[in-house]
Amino acid sequence: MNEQHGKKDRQLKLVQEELSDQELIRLEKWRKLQEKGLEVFPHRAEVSHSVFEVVRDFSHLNKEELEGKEYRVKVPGRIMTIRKMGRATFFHIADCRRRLQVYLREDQVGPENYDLFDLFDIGDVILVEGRLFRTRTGELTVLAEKFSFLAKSFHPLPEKWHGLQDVELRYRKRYLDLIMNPDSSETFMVRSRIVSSLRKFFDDRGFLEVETPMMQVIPGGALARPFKTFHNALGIDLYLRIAPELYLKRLVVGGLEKVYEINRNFRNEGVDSQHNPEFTMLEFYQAYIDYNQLMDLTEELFVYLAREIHGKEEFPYGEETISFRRPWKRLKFQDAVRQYSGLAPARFDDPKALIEFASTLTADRKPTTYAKALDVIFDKLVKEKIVQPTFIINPPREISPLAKADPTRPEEASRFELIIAGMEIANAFSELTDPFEQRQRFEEQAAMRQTGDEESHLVDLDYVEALEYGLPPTGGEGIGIDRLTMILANRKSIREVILFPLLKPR
RNA sequence: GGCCCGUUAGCUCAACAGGUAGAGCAGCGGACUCUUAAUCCGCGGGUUGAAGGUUCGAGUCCUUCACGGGUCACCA
Repeated sequence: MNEQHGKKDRQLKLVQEELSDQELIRLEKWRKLQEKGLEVFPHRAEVSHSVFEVVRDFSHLNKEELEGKEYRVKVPGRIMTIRKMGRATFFHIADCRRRLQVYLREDQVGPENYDLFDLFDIGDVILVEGRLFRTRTGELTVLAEKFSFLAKSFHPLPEKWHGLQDVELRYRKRYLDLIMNPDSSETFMVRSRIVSSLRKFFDDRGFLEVETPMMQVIPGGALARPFKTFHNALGIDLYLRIAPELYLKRLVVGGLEKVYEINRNFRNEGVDSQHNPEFTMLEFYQAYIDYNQLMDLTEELFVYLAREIHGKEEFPYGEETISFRRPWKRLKFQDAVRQYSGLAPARFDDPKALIEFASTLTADRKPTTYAKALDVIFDKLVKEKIVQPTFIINPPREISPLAKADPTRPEEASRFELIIAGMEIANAFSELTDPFEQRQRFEEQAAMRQTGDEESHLVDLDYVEALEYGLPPTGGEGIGIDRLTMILANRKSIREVILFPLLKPR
């Protein structure tokens, strides 16, 4: 950089073309700071505590204890409020978790420095150095001796009392949401703790964390429409993965008996309060176990998470109280549909009547088979009625092309879906390991695709070949991290648990 | 993609039946050395999401569009 060309000649131009009076005033303040030669955007800061750490480490000390021993701090934070009273000023600085009051007195810092504070605005990031005391009302406060810029804010912050309410702005400018709304920051801290707890849970049990392709030649492992892209050098179409499943099972073939992956999946489908085109999935596979053991492991995992996040197994979700207390309800898929669909038994048992009924529930997904009809009814009528964690077991084999069939009822899959608060949170099964049967299932799916079913699985012979080398009995499960976070952080929209949810560009 | 709702000052919100666009916070000026949604006095701030239309007159009614929320469809 050319220093000669630097500060003074720099254009005072913000991204927004039209500036409000407040923004013009802030630019003017910045110009004055330049004239005074003050560093507004320093390279580093000598910090002793964060705001959170000050509050955490000193809140237990009373007035006398604080004044008896001199506790000095150098703490960074964003100015959130200013209360000026002539020759003294109170203001709060904040990090993403806590606020800390600062007391600035002219007789402490000198008239010149005190007047300098007029060039500081709400929103500026500053460093305050001073000693801790308690005010008359008992609030832990820094008596400032020095203060300096860490960054100037050229735009006014949203209103201090109501925060940032505009939902669209909260998603588009998430940083403002995080600055203004502690609940939102808290949600993302919960999310982070969930992910690290998941890693700890699986690491402690000897699982290996792996990464498998996000760009795939044949998008498999789930029934969904993929995003398509193109590799220039190779001249081939590639697809963003809809699931990592088939690669993870290849690893189990390779002898990695316990593997998991936490990463993004991409599905080219609609966007709503439970769906974002990119979402985070945990998938894990363990050799030698079946889906019954997976249910036990799942209960164990979720109880662990609830304890990590809430300290107990019950917690609120909207109007409901969710309980992870074991054992969880296990309900056969067919029985769930029978119970909750409100359908008379005679019609339920008559495939034609059932298909007809299911057809009335959906516009462009007309079921053609008994199994698909059950699936539609489950999605439309049943799922939303299940609030407490419930394993819906043994759905039709036909809609489970990668799962083993039940040994005694071949029309059913050795599979479960976990429903909580009306949402599908996990999906798991005893993996289909027989290469001949897998190939046949793929071909059945291909036949369905021929008849126009876009949701059918593509044939992946490379995967079948892997099975031909021998996949031991394996249980595999996928858990939707975004939805799990919704449940544990008490959020009703998936956009509230994804930092930057997909929005149309403005 | 369909339907319903929303979009007004930097932010949070008002504006009756179509009749001069307001308030609080924030900002600016002033008073104030324990305030905390500080207080008190004064001041500035708007192409009412965009474009058309109806009307003497549109934030308000109509049409189209954009973005968002809800819901249905698809999906997890």
